[in-house]
Amino acid sequence: MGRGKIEIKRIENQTNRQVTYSKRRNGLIKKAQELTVLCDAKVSLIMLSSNDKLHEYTSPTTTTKNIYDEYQKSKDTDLWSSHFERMLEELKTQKDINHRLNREIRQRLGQDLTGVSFEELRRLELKAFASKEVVRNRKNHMLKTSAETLRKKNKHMEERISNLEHDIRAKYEDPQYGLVDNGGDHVYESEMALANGASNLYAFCHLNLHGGGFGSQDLRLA
Amino acid sequence: MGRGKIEIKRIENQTNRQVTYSKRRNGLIKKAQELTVLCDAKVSLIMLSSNDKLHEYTSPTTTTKNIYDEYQKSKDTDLWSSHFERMLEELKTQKDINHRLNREIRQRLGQDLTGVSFEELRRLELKAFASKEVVRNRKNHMLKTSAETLRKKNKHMEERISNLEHDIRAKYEDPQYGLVDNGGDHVYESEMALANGASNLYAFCHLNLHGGGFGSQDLRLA
DNA sequence: AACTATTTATAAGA
DNA sequence: TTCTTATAAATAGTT
Repeated sequence: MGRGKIEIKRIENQTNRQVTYSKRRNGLIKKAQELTVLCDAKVSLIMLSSNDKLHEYTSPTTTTKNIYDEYQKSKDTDLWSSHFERMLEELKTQKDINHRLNREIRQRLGQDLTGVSFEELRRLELKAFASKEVVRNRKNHMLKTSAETLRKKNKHMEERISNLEHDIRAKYEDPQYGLVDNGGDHVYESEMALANGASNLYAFCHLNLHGGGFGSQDLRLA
Repeated sequence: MGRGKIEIKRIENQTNRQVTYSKRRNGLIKKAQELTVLCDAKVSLIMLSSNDKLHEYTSPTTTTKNIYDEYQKSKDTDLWSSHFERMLEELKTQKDINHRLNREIRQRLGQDLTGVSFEELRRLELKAFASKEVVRNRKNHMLKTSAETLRKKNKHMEERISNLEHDIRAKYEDPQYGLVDNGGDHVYESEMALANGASNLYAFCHLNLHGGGFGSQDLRLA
């Protein structure tokens, strides 16, 4: 739909690509808007250009987070779990390669030693070692990083938990916060208190994220 | 772009709306694909029809999670924070309505009592009370739920932390796991161990989510 | 950024 | 749903 027909393949000219991106991005956003209005749909559209500029459209009836929640619900899978599973997949692939190389070496060493020159043998061995190294380094790095981060995080979380516990206890004990049911005549005051306490509850929101079992539903207004 | 021009407004006929949704949804996905290929872009498109059917397109070069990470990075805001802020907004709105109603009552009571029938007065009062109730209930429910969930979660997390600590300590102390640098000749064994220990590290992933400061980068393979 | 000749998307009808 | 087709809309190449 233009002066000429184009093939759908990467535009190699950088300037041209940028221009086309800009034009089509707007087209896409317009279409998304129209879909939203015409069909009463909810849409989340996020685009990253090849130079990592981000543009988005989210239908006004919803939020990005909302759509993200729906997405996870519909997929019945946590985006993070699939992330981790991909890491395991990658590791498994490396392991298989490693396996194959080891078997190759064993075979050569065992049954065809006469047919292999010393040099060739040495090369094979080096190759196998390098492969092992790659796997080992990856694995070690991952476990080390995990362990270190975990220790930091534990400390961090413990502090946060005790702060929050203290905070929540205060809220429970202070009738000003309206948690103790007093017949409900402190609407204004407690709301102000809530607004002032926002940063603490905000911290709670962070903690509550994907902590297993307790989903986002917990915090929705009933 | 069809037999006739249409106004961009909600299609009231349900069947028609569904048909249009289906057609335009496909159009949008096609355009998103073309943008991906032509411009080497990354795209995440999630659509929810008015009857909550979900359709999506994600460019093959990336994952939905990835794009949402980028989104959060670029917005320099946590999706959850905006969620919470929206809740505060809503509460504020309720508070304002409440305020206005209260003032209306005060005025009526004070300066125009004669012009108001008893019945009318009673209706106003009830209306104001109901409004107050709504705000109060929402707030109470929110705080109570928060507090309860937090307590449950604390317990949950403490257990998990101690499990993980134990786990990681074991990994550190057991040379089989390759964390202690022994020259790297236990590739197979330690990988098996990793695979078997997946569920624990998986749990770690969950804990590590948005817990403040330690992002997803931590776990990526180097 | 604009301008158009074309291609594409799609509204309505079958 | 799927197809057809007249027409509206998007956009590739150009200025």
